[in-house]
Amino acid sequence: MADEKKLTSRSEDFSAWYNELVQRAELADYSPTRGSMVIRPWGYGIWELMQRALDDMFKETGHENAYFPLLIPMSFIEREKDHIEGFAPELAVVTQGGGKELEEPYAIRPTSETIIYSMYAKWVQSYRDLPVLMNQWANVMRWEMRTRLFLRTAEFLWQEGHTAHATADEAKEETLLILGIYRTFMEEWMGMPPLTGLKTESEKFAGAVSTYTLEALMQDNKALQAGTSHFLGQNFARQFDLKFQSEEGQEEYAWNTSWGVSTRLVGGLVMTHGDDDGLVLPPRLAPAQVVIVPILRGDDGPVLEKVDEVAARLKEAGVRVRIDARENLSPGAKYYEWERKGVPYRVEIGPRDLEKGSVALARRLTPEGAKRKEFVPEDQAIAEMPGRLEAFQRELGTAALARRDAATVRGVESLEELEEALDGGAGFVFTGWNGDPAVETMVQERTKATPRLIPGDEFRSSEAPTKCVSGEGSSVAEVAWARAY
RNA sequence: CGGGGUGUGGCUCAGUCCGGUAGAGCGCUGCGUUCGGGUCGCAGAGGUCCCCGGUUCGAAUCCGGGCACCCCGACCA
Repeated sequence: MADEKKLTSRSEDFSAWYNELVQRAELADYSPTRGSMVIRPWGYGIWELMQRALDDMFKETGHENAYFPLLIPMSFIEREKDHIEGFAPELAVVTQGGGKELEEPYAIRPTSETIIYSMYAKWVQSYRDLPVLMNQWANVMRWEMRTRLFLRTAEFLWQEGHTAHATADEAKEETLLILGIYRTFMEEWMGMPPLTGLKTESEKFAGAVSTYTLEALMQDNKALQAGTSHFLGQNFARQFDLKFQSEEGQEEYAWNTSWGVSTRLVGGLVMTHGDDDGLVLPPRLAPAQVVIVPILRGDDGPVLEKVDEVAARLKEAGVRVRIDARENLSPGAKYYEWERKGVPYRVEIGPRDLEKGSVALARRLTPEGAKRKEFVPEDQAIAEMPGRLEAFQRELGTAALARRDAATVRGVESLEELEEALDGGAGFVFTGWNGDPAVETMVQERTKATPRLIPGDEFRSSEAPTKCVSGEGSSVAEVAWARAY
């Protein structure tokens, strides 16, 4: 049997590596409920840090949290035609309550546009009531045929923002504001730089006028849709009678947006930074940024005292610290465990350090050519820790960006070339597109790649493509293709 | 829903072909030892062998039926 202590390597089997890592880093586990997972404290701790960062950004831009029901009357879901068409196959429906058949079945929310805009309709009368800027943190359910921990489960956690505006322009602006917030979060907190842009018609949200997406590249060069922000136009407002009286006294339908990111981001984090030893956490999202391992022998009192003192001083410096003083494990066993869990820095304190007034520092990722451990005077280690964590954070983001750019191929002009690039290990491949959905199908059938997005200004190629990748017709939009999760 | 595979201590699995007292490693508990990269020793706990039926003196093993899960494909935050 293979060495059970080691993970399957990424190069050997990326998918097995991911599954093993998620379980062995104690992020999540399979549950008795088919398709649903248990998020364990270490994984939930990461999610909580994500929530906090995002929630702060939403609040700073004027959004408030609220909570709407888990169960949505079926008739609501059915009201918007594209919406029900898109979601029907993945609905879970409650037909009984209190032992009796219900008069009207309820859908377990796959998303909450319908129930939320029906309530907005009640609350909004005048342009003075707009905009409405709400967000909810909630669980949703989409019945999936095949599930993977964090990446696709039947039930998942997310936030869904829902806004209503007096004008189309204002709603569009909101959609882009959120896109920017998501991007900042992914870059600066997760160190996972996404491409941003528009979804094609066939890939957009069921019921939206347009969908902006953030697509990140994983280490296996597959793309992950990491977040979406939708301009809903008046589609839902019309169906739910969300009207207001304008400044001019006209009755008008409001303009909506909705946007969300989910616990899928945790999976993205794993696949962006993890290595063959386990998880690697960007410090800003690490439930513990530093773990302190005491080296015990004989008279442990002074060592443990020093450990407590160093922990207190690090906390004071704003560092999240955990002490691992378990007696039944050797220090080495603890090192492996915390490395598997992705803690950015480890501090070791033993009798020798007490004598010298130093501590041993080990970084989760050792720079090329550097020693695995450095012995640093205690005061210096504490003083430097916040800066070291920041540097680690930046390094992860820079490396991820470099990987993405190295895996990006532009200017591809034919199907052959596209297929060749993808098979040659490319991530995102940019081509021209004539706007015909048939080309999307053709490309997917041939290469397994889908159009991830029509790149926004910043990600467009410097020279706009002229030909469609299909060889038929001229290009009306550039598309970034990738095989995706 | 098609194609393939697997169900045996908590986990990973051997045993099944060829029926005869249910095993190993890891983990767990206790005691001791060790502790600067997965300590070591001794003692111990832990099993409806997926379920139902059949064959047999006797079934984890053979036969019939069912269920569950995993992998690969068609749908997807």
